[in-house]
Amino acid sequence: MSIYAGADSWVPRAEAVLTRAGYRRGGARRAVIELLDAQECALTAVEIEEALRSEHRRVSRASVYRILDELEQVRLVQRVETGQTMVRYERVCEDEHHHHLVCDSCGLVMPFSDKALERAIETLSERVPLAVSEHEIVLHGACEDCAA
Amino acid sequence: MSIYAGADSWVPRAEAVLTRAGYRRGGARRAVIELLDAQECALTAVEIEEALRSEHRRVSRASVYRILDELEQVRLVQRVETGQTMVRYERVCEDEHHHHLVCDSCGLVMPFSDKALERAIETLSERVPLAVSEHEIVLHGACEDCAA
DNA sequence: CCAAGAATGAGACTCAGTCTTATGATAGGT
DNA sequence: ACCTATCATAAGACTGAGTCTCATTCTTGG
Repeated sequence: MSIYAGADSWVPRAEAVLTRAGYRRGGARRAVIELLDAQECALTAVEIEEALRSEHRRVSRASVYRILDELEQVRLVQRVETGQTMVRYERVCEDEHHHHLVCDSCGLVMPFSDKALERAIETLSERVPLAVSEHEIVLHGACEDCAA
Repeated sequence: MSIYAGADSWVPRAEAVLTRAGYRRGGARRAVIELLDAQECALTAVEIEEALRSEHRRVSRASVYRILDELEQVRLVQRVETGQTMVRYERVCEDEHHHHLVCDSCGLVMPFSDKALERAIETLSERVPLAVSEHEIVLHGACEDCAA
């Protein structure tokens, strides 16, 4: 989370989107939103629960999952399937679309982005028997430490 | 499974690869291999267990998972993460690389392939801080029936 | 044919994710 | 500012995909 976070950062946008969608406010959702905003990359639901507990803002497991579902519905959060048993979640920023590299050896997850890849997917989406709404690419392999 | 299945089909190749890797033969693994060879697209472990039971070749759950892991180790099978709670598995054919479209409304899974996309990923794999071993792309959206 | 040890089955077990229900908080109407 | 309908949350029981253990069965090299 930027220390200069202003009206255009993710937290206020999230609040606005939720209000517009008819949600009321609540402490648990607020805590989850602020935590997600402070992350560099995707977290699992369990990691979120533990992180909040460790900063004395305990949120029940059911609430974590419900809140993540709600945020996903309104496209404030996206799921990341890393093939690591637990699904990961991260905030969606309109100006910062990225995908993920997963090290199958140590579990490290890193973001990446590539314009040629985006173009290929856009073109492809037109020619396929599916109204594509989401795409999410995960490349598996060995990170620099593990490959060495 | 082609009715003309010959020495170059997937089943014999699988047997050869497994033998070379030091595995013995066994009825359960044989049953799983033959079932996977007969599929058009990816199955879940539970679907595999049920399909085998319905054709009177009951294989225990532990064996299904162990066998799928073994087959994945030697690259005879690949996991497909569709974001549908259960992981899917399908045979890997050297000459038939494809990806998947998932309908988030009805759960339909369809294969597709695209050369421009493959090229983009190949190029990209060179420039990324990961020794890429696998890539698996899932596009989410609404299928023609559900979009209508 | 005979071990040595791999393959399998059966079922207990784990734990991420879901569901239920009682309680607490929010916001529009007064 | 208060009321109250109703949404948000906590707590914890519950579900089920996937794992683990271990006794038994099958393969295969010698």
